[in-house]
Amino acid sequence: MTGRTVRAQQAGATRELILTAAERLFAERGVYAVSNRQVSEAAGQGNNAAVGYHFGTKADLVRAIAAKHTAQIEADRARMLAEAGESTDVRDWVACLVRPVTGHLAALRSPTWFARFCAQVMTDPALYRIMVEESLASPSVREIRDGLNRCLPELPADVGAERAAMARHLIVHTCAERERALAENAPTPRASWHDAATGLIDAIVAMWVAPVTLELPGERP
Amino acid sequence: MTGRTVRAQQAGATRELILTAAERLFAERGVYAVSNRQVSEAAGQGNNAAVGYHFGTKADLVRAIAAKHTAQIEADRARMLAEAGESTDVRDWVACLVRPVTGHLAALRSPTWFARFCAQVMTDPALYRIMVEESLASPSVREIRDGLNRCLPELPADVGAERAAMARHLIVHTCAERERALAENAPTPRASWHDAATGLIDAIVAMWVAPVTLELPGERP
DNA sequence: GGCGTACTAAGTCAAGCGACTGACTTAACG
DNA sequence: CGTTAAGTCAGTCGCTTGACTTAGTACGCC
Repeated sequence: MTGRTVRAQQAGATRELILTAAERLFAERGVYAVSNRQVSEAAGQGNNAAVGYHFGTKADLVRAIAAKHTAQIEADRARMLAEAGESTDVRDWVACLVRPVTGHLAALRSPTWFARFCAQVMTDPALYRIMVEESLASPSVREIRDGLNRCLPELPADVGAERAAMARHLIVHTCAERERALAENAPTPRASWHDAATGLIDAIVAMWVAPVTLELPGERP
Repeated sequence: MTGRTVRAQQAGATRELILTAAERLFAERGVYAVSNRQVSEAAGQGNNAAVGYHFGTKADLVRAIAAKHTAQIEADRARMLAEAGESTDVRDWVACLVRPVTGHLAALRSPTWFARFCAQVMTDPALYRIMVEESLASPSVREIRDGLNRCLPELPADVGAERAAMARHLIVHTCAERERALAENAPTPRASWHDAATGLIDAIVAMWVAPVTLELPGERP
């Protein structure tokens, strides 16, 4: 499996061209507001069915875009997780959740589109399952959940699940908002992705260790 | 302005029919995956252009749906805000942010669709501006921001803005996720909207009062 | 060196879209 | 009572969509 053939290289290049064109258009105009034709055109393909040929349906294309990025993020996270080891500091685990994402966005050449793409896919009733399969079911995220549970053994399991979901929402949509602001040359609360991650980690750590107000049964208004 | 004319009542009823049908379809299938024709049909209108007649474009329809709900939420919030008065407890202000939303969702007859609808609109590049105009620019939200700033005078303005956005993301998407789980008969971390609000408030209060890690300039990796 | 295969190009197709039109019904008003 | 206009209905228009078909091209393999 060296450089394969010239053939496969060209095909792979076309695939990549479609992937990046789709990512940009999806982020800027919305996944469902962009047709496969427009993607093919933007990727410089004469054939209006290029997307169909290389990927299949639009859902498959979305999955491919997600997979491309999450693979890199996962690798980063695994490396960071190995360093963290068996920490008992909540902040270390939360950092493993946040920093690989912001680091990936920082590494991509600005402007980026992936965060906005993710935010859209995560909220779409037809597509969010794809994102869940593609990224959330990763072993490293489970490992982080376990690490956090070890840090906070007295936290009820339900509240833990609730806060994990909150952390996910926070990361995805805060990054998307920052990315959008960058794309529009609007001011951002933080100067860099690194600083934005610090702000996210501050918030998520506090959220995770927050005291749990117990519900008195039968006080429903 | 009593009952107006019979004519206007019928027209208003049709409008309402379209509004609720659209809200349901948008939440379940996605705003852009549903055509105006399908909305008209679902609303029991023979004319495929009923939406166009009563509302105009799809964006106008989205705005009307948002306005219908935010009006009620705003009224609730204003009432709650009057009670809170000049509190110096962060929790009181956060409650004013959260409880009117969850209360509104609880008051609607289950199943509800508004939370999922909001989450989609807020993440769509073409529609989120509508939602911002329609709800975020409300005077009561500004008032809450001011109240929180008075509680936390030493919090940098940038971080305050950042955390306000985070609170918004948390409320919208946590409610949407709970609503989706309810619609699918999936388990939810909390038994009721009231309890879910308590969990949200716990998290948002902690996030807002979290210590701010100061950024050392030039430590970018 | 020629054949087969993987890829791209170009064009076609029915279906569905938003927008528009004109006819019909009926409340509203002088 | 007769006119007016708001609201509904049924149908048409041009256009775009995803899916499909066919033709062309050039690499890889033997």
